[in-house]
Amino acid sequence: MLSLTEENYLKAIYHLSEDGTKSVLTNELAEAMSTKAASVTDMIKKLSLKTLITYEKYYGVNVTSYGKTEALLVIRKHRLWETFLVQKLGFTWDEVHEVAEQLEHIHSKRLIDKLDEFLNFPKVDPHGDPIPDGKGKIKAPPQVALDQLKAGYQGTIIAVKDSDSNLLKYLDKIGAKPGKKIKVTGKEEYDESMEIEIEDKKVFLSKEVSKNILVTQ
Amino acid sequence: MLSLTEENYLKAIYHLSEDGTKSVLTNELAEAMSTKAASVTDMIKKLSLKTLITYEKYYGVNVTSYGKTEALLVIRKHRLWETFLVQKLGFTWDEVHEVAEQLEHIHSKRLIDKLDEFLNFPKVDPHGDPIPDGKGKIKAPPQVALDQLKAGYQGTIIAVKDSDSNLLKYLDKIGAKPGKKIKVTGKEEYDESMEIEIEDKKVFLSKEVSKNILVTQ
DNA sequence: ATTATTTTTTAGATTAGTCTAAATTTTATA
DNA sequence: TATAAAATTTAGACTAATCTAAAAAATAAT
Repeated sequence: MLSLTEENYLKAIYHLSEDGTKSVLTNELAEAMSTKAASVTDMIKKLSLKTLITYEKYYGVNVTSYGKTEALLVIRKHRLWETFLVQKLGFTWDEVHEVAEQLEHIHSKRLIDKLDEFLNFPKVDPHGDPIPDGKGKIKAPPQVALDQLKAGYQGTIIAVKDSDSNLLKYLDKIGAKPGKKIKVTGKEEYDESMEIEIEDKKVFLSKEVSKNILVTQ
Repeated sequence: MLSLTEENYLKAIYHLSEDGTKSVLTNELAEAMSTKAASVTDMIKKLSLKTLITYEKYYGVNVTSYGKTEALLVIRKHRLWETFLVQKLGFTWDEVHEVAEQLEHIHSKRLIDKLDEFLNFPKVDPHGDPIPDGKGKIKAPPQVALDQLKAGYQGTIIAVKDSDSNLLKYLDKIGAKPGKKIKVTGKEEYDESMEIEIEDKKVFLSKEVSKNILVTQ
């Protein structure tokens, strides 16, 4: 069984590797985990030994398919708990992250299965992110970050990348929730800011914000 | 903030001291925590320094009123989570203990307040034990262990002491749940076993079992 | 009231996870 | 392509929680 710390490292590696599609460098991981490179090197060795990742000295880390499954099972728990907190306990979507970070480490398959059932087998969490199944499999709908698109694009918000509370509060204010229709009405080449239309309201978005909004392709 | 281990020791001390009314010896605590006396001595020093307990070398440990409050706040979380698992997720009362042992260490006042509200501010958990309030205060109804009583006694089951899964399954089978009326119809002096009546059924109980059933006085 | 037994504490070691500082390797630059 | 800069790893040390073995104190027994 993985320790709490191992689970957190593995999850971070999975996310930084963009769902296991690219390798992750020591310093990136140190940054993400708010720790030092030396500590990361140590943990990388441990996770390697457990065959959750592969590791070539000085060249970074890749998740194995076993590691991917384990990471997705933690992510499944995280997203189910977030859904519970919002739907059943009345949390707002910007409040749930920290608590879910703790709850995701509770070890009990039965608990998670029961929770899934209690929530009526939700497909996505409150941020629109897909919830992996009990075997650590995920079906991701085709999606792009909003900042990749040009003026004229129309589509629907699928999810929000960052879980920063201030970003989420801001998105709440402008009405940018998963499921909402969106149109790019203008884009400034210089700073890549854009003007969008959402529920007939015009809003300006910096690239900082638009890169965190995932939309249909 | 207390570590998970500190919380577990404190809770064990609180229970062994019978809610803070008597002192606890090193070996008792080692037994309860499934650890060695030497480890207990170390932890006792830590908890002493944090003024959660007082400690006189070779003579045992007493909880301070601060320690009592902290212990009761952990117990509050444990009992609220047990209630959630049974009432909302459909666990049986013999399945909840281990999972609640993990959930009780989640740190979030907001979470516990919301959970309390979601469960409609329950007064007792599925075993009949009272749930402390958000300030770590508890109102215990007057109660005795069943083995203390003699033939002729009549009353109501309030709670069950042990959380052992086999005991709970057995009690389930004979219908001994909190709230049920009970009558002692006979008692054997030699081994202190007794015959009781519960829902018009006669059942034999060894002292082993009867000492774990708490009833009205 | 000594001696034996039990309980508790101390001393020293171990593991997981972290750190700083130094050494090594890779990458960038002149 | 030699050298400077940046990234990474190694070495050694620290803390929390644990352990075993030995020492010390309290209790029980002769």
